[in-house]
Amino acid sequence: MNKLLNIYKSLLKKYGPQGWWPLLGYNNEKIINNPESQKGYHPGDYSFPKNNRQRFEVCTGAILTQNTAWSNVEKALINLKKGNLLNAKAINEADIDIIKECIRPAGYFNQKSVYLKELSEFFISLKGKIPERNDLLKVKGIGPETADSILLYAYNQPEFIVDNYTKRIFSDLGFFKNSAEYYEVKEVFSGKLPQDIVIYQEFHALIVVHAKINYSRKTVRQTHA
DNA sequence: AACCAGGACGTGA
DNA sequence: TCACGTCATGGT
Repeated sequence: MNKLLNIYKSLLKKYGPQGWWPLLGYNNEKIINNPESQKGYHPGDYSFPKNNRQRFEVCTGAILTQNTAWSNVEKALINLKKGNLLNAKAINEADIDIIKECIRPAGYFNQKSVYLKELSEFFISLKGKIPERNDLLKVKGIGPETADSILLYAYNQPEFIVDNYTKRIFSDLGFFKNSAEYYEVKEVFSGKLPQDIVIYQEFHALIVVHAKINYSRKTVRQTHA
């Protein structure tokens, strides 16, 4: 009866739990020297992040992955970690040119280096508290989707994430108009799904994974051509 | 060799 | 408010 929940269940059955958000060195700290060995996903384990350091890593990744392939973000995160820069205090104090060099593979490094500076200052000001969504949105570089990514994956708050894939797929399925804006789409999901962190986390990951496999822009154009 | 990726900001109308 | 240009690297 619940269409969205049924779609979620079939995606989960098809692809399995995705183990988002990936964290460097989750299984093996040697990931730093061997990026191909272990991508940091932790399927079925929802006990992350385990500490403030991993929380900040999620926030950093959320900014770096804006309009950017995760494979490129991973390179940037590894560079930061190698330079002992994958924590708020270090980024806050570091020369911005050093940060630019580390995150270069993730693209937009001039903008994102500023965003990471802003993020680290905000993160420090939190002093371990859970951020308010409105305060996150005041940070330059954090928009609606990034704010929800941070809240859902770094702080386990029940905020459904709406990305372009979500809009494309579910507007085609008739859940809302393709012109629907962020909060309209978000309300459809959070209104019809149980307020379950696991479902929110897995559903978003599953949508991305499913879309990457058979719902790319090319596929859409071919379908509509 | 174009095209796209787990968006957000700045600008002008 | 709204549509559009800009940002940048690495995969196909």
